[in-house]
Amino acid sequence: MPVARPESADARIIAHVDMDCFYVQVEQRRQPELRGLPTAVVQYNEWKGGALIAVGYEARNFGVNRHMRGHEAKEACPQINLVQVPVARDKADLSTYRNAGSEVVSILSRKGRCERASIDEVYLDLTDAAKAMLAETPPESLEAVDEEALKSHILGLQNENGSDTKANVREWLCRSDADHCEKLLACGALIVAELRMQVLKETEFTCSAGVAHNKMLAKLASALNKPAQQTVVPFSSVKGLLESLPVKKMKQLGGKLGTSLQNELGVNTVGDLLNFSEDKLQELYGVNTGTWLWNIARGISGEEVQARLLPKSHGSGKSFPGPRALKTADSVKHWLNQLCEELNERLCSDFEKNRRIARTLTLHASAFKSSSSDSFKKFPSKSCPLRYGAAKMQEDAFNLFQAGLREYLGSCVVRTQGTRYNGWGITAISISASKIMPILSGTCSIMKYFHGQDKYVSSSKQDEINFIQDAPLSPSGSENYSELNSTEPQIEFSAEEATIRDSVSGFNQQEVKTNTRKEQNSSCATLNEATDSFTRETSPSLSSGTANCSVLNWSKPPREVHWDDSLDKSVIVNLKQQEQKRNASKDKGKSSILNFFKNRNTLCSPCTQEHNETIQNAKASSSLGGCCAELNQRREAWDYRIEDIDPSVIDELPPEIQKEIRAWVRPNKRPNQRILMLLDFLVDLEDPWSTRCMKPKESILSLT
DNA sequence: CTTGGCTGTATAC
DNA sequence: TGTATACAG
Repeated sequence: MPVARPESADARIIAHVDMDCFYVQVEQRRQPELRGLPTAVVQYNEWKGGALIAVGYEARNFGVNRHMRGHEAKEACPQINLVQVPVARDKADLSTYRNAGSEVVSILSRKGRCERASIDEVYLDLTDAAKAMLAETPPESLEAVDEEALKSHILGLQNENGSDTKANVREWLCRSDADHCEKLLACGALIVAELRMQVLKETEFTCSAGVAHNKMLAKLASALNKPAQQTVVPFSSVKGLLESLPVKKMKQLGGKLGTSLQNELGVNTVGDLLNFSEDKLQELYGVNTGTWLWNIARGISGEEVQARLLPKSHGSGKSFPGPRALKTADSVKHWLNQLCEELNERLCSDFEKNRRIARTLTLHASAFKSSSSDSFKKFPSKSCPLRYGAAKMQEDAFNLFQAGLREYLGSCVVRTQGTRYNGWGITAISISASKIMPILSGTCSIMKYFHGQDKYVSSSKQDEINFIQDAPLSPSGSENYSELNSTEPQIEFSAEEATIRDSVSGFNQQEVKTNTRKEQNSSCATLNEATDSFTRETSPSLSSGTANCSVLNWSKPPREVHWDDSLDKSVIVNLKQQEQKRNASKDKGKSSILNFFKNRNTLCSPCTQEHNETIQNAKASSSLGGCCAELNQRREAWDYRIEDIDPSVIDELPPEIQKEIRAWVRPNKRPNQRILMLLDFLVDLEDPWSTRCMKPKESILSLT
């Protein structure tokens, strides 16, 4: 439900940029011969020519719209070009479009805070940029105004259809007697025009934009003049814009709330809402929603543009409508395997490009059961800690499914095994990865600090952006932002072979231990799973089937990982030599800090030799897959015993780092979750059975 | 049985 | 925290 927020006192300049029929443009860029021709993108679907998910403007002129099927579109426009969405693993694969969206974001984020609102939309907060422009090169001082800016639509500006529209727009943009707010809007319009031109030049995509004083109005405006145009909303025209606007057109009112306004209150336009007092609306819809409605009727919305260039979750799903419903555990497993492969791939890519890891895996499904009674029941969502590696994710996902199915079927006596009809069907499954967080941004700062004090910049606020800048890992990748804000310094990691060797050997020790424990107690795979991952419960596992082992309790006990467990001794690696080498080269000033870091490895187990095999593998796989090398470089980042930190040392660190370390050291507080997750992630990564980041032929198995 | 398919965000309890 | 639901493109 919408939440009311007070509008900030200062006028802001907000833009909403919306790509024009984005999927179609992506396909037209890939197949330039389609440019200018009526085109639509259809989802892989044999039935009636597939469902249209994007329609180009040439096709719209023939009356083709997004709710048609391929056949209908052909009827309305026989010469239409229908392009199929890419398919991978027998399901639609939108990565082409996601990556294209990232290209656009990387451009649009250059001039101010940028929020990626969907695959093809962003919000920009251009307040600072507009103020700067007004101070330095105000529009009124320009002798030539950009053509793209002159094509702006200024809401409420007279003579829009007159013969000399551009002259009017130029005058509005450059008025010296305009009030401050409107001058800032004019600057915003110039900036957005420039950004849109850059998008076109660098990506070949056109987009439309709205420029206003808040997100709500900017979003409304961007849709008013499409394609490839922009619309400005001065304060003075807000009332006129809203009063005749159908409520359903407002974001958040396209669903039940909007319907309720129409049906219960007879409110058809946003202007109609003005007839209701705030109290009345609160009484009808609750305090939050009531206030929100009262505000939006007046064009008020204090919602901030969030600095977020990357998605908060990744998901992969598929539906199985009607007769295609999945009716056996085997078929469910098959599709879960496909979905997990895709998800794992995307998570790996997210890690490589953005240095983020996801913590939670969630399974959603829709089901029906023929055995009557409570067939209305919904299939419950289930989640568990996420383990990287397709094989592990597949195992976890299937266990989640079985747990959900058991609950869904309840007391119904139906079989869940075998290949015969079981009395139930699955009509949709999806898995998603959430709680995605950057790995140790604070430690990033620390590394920055030690890798070059002169380059250190104090900037722990914008985690994500710094993070991206910290790690220009795949320069050619389209979904990273390392090129952003390139004025910021970047770290130089010196990839030391020895680091890779030693850290890998540390992992191998853990592995050996794990295997031993497994052999010792093979009667209960679940418990083994749970214990061999550092005394905490990890993977959901119902496969062993016994009552004791099938409990899905992983969410309950917080991870019982302690820094003095065998964990850090066996997993955390010995970097003494490298560290000393590094320290020797950097040991100028900073004595006490460096002493601390120099001495911190004394408890680590020595590097033994039996792991050469793994070393080879890791080298091979890191050169092939890329991820492992990354992590090995980074591993030194968490190679500390937190409780060994001498408090006096902390004072010497920059404030941001102090903050982070104090959080770790705080008594009675578990180590930073991100550290635990990173450990987790790294250990999973070293599992030779994992298919993660390795194509089959390159897998460790084939290398040994 | 389903109600367009897939992906993503936000909010409430 | 995990789960359910609504909404959007």
